[in-house]
Amino acid sequence: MIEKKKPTIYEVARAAGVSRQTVSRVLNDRPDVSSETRKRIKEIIEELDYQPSAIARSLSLKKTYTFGVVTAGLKYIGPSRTLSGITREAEELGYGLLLKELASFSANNVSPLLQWFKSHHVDGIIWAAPEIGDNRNWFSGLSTEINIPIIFLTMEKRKAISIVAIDNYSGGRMATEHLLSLGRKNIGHISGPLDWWEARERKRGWEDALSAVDIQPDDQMWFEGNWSSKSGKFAMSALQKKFSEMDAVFVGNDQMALSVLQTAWETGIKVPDDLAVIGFDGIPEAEFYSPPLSTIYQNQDEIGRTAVQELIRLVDEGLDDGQEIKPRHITIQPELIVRQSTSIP
Amino acid sequence: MIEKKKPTIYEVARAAGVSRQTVSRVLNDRPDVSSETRKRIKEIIEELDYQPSAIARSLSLKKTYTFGVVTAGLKYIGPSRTLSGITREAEELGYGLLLKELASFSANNVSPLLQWFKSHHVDGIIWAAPEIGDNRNWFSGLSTEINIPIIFLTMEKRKAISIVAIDNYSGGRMATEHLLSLGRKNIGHISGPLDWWEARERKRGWEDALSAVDIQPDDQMWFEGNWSSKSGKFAMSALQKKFSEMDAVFVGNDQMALSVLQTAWETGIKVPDDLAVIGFDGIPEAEFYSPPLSTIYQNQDEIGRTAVQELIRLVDEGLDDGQEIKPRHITIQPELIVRQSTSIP
DNA sequence: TTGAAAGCGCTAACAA
DNA sequence: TTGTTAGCGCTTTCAA
Repeated sequence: MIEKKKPTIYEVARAAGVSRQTVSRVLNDRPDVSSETRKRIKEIIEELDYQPSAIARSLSLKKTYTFGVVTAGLKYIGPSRTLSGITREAEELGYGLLLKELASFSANNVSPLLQWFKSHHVDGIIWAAPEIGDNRNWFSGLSTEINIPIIFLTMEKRKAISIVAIDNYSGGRMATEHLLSLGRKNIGHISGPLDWWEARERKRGWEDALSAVDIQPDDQMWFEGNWSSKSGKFAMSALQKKFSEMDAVFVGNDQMALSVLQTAWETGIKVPDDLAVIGFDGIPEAEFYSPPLSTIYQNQDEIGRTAVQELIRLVDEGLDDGQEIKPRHITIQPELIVRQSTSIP
Repeated sequence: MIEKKKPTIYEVARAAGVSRQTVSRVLNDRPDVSSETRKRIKEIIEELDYQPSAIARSLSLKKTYTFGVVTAGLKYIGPSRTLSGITREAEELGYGLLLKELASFSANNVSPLLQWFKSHHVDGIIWAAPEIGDNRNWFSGLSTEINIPIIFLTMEKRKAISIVAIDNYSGGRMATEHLLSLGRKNIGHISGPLDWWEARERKRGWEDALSAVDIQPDDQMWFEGNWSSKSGKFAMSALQKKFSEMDAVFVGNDQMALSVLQTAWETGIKVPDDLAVIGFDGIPEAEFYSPPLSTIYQNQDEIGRTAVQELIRLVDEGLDDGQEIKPRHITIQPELIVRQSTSIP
């Protein structure tokens, strides 16, 4: 292999018969270069196929134009939709992305991860892994100590922390109120794993919607799943046993709703006549379930994009070292999508 | 905000009363440091919460321990499963990942992307975007010129290029042969978009399996989709019209198969009695379709992991500058999963 | 408008 | 075993 060595700024300078700073000025579009010299240098750059080294520049600039992204459960649908929003927006706004995936959802010792990002001088961090159990304890101390702007996705509000989140609570309420509007009285719920904040919020929405019309949500009316279709299957049959009057069910996500429909199909339960079903997430496939599934759509792509924008704001504010950076909580509303699983034609 | 400046190697050295070099030796676990000094330095490092700068180190080492990853269509299921494999393996093997998502699947001008990776001195590149149309033309010239090891996922074999791919052709054959083994004679196909190499391969598998038993696959027996459930819906009804004898269908992916099942459900076609259906991909949800879907499982996670391993091999080989790096083609076999949609209980 | 000098934080090569 | 010197490729003073 021919060792075609990369030219450096020095080679360019020499070829153009100028100093390195002059080349540097051209690279950074500074005004103080005569247009002749500028032109000549540009030609040489072209000719040599010169690429400035981002690494060297970062070292001297102390800015990398790179964000660290922490994700988890990429093999599931949700997280990667968010990631997609992040990559798109970062690209448009001129930032690169260093990606790390948590080994498990509830990975607890994030300190090495943060250190890694720190040693790579990322300008900011996007924490796109879900909030589970106490896997957020760390930041109480660390996040200020780490001294890098950081934005969290979809977590419970805490002051001093910037957050972009879907309003899961109101999504849960919307779903349940929609079922109520159908005239159903016995509305069950299959929740996600309750150590997830999102799952708790959706469930709380269900509870409050029922309480609001004087129905007492009690323990025989719901069952806990783990987001997977498999768990939905199990939850559904458990629920059928302990809550046999159930005539509608709000399922914590679309994947679990899929297997609820399968169970109905296998056991001859008519949807929506005998049982109205609504999911959560709004994955594209839900429209093609049998029957088409009503659901609460959450725009994960927008979450990702907003997170990038907010982070850039944080970074830029941090630069005018004058004032404190003020954290923001941004909430995005989900939308109800009505399909055949909750509407009698 | 208190400007807690990051300590550098110099601060550590001074605090320990040694030279920077000695600290560097400790950092890199070199043997030539007395155990006393080593211990003292380690304590200081701890005390100061010193983190070596990966950037500075990269600059001097000319190695970043970072790979560039190019993906596309992250919001779909497949690509992110592969990405997950990549992140996991890279983490375990001590590499960081710079992620870029192509704006569109068939994005054609990849040159800026490659330049960007180059300027960031990535040690290698994983091209995890699908091969579509002529979106691979570029590398014929560039890939050697770019002078960075690069490995491609799921693309047609070409010499001088390292590739890790699922055997889509044989997957297509397996699916079709399975339908034949059921005694079906009129086997249709809903393909993916035929500018995708993967879609063509699967279709070719279907054709060859039919030809092998003297059935002539002709144009009325298949229809082209675009991977989405929506397109599957359309393709199915088109196929029903032009191929009314169809008693089995091999669908190019599980998403499209989902809507094929929906159509059957809506129109009273019994699956598998009237129509046997098999998909491709093996997404976890397929088991919970109505009825459970037979499919060809491709282990995308393994693709990702293998790619990382291979790339590291390429990088390491490139280091012993002596010999040419020999590209490898690694093929992973998919597996048949039989469920109710092709088996009469 | 241009250049010289110094430095970003680290490591390799050599000397002591 | 340790320190000195030089340099990775770039940018920022400051002078000319």
